[in-house]
Amino acid sequence: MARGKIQIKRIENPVHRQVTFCKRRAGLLKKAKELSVLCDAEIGVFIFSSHGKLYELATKGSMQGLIERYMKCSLSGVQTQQPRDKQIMDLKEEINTLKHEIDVLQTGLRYISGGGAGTTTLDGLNDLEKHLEVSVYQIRLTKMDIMSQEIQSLKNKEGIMKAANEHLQEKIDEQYGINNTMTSMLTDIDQYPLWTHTQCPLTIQNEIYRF
Amino acid sequence: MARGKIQIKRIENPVHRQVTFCKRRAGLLKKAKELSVLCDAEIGVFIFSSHGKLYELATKGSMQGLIERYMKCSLSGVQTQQPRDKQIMDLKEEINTLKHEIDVLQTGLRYISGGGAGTTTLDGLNDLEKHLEVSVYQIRLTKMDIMSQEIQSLKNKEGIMKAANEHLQEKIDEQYGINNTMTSMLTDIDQYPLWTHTQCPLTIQNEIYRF
DNA sequence: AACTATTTATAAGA
DNA sequence: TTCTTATAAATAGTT
Repeated sequence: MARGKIQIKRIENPVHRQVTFCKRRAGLLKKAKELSVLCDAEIGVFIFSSHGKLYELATKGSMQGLIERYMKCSLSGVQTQQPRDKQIMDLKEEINTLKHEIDVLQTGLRYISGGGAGTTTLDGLNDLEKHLEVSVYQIRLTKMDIMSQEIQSLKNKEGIMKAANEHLQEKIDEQYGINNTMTSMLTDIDQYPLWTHTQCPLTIQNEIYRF
Repeated sequence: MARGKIQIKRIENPVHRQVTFCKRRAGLLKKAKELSVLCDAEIGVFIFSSHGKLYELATKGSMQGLIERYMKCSLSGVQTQQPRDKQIMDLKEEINTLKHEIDVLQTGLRYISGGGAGTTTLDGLNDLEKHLEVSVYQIRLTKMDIMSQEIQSLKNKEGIMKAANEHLQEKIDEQYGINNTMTSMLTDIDQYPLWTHTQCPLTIQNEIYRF
């Protein structure tokens, strides 16, 4: 986050990794403490370095107590005492759904990253093709959305701009009327395509004309 | 940390406290994930809100595994679990693992597809669209490839089949010549559209003619 | 939920 | 390591 953006992936240089580990570990624990104090939350953090060393933090009491509380909480789920079997079935179903999702993602990733070297069955390719077509369709919808928003915004700006230009034209006319000179210049402001603020040859100080 | 510095002490306004809790909780978990990836560390975080709700994160595997590791590391006592609860815990762990895997895959897919950035800008969407279109195009090429290979293969089979049929015809003719009977039958094998092996009225025992 | 003006965290360099 | 500093990221207050 400084002197250059970094990708969030394993740092290969061991020295660099160690330095970053120290810094970010300190940062993480600091943030955890702050959150605990600010929001009256009970927080446990443990960090095993890649070399196996343990760093821990437990706000409000001991890590033991926190772990016990964690056990109770994560077992009871959403307080609704479902029959255990139902709960287990549900969890297994969720696992299957997730596995299927992983399958799709893996296939897509393999295909795209391999430049097409992944799946080799016609059915697989058909599935993938459909999947990607849907993605493209969704992307186009989103693009349309963004573009129509932009068009609306530009239309609004155009309206404001026109009003501003007319107002300026009036001022100029007035000024020239007083000075009674150079009346032949800039008689028609509409000869200019539609000035943007920065392109406008007359600098506008008033914030009203800012966009 | 923005629009004004704050003191690190309990936020008394409950609404404000809740908002800050949400924001900082998300920030803390993000930082934990980043540290884990960057420095190859195994991290567990659990947060109990002031109202008792649990939020947790376990990088690389399950919270259960992390807690066990923690227990070993800190040389403390061990908890006891009922078998049913253990099973549910295990399933939840598996779900966490799978979710983590999905996270990784999605990140990878996003990285490869979009070149890294998010998908909320028009440029980003255009890039993504192009990328996916290229992928669809490649998929279609591959499909064409597979199909034309199949066609070629079928044509080859057709050729071999024809030769086989002709050879058989010769044998039959020869046989009929010796027997000197039924010479009027099957004089022209080409009157049959093109027999496949299984459709051929003459059963071929020799493996040479199998495809 | 979004949006910014700021603060904070931190990557790279010394 | 620790310090510095330019820059990225987080986020407090606001809309």
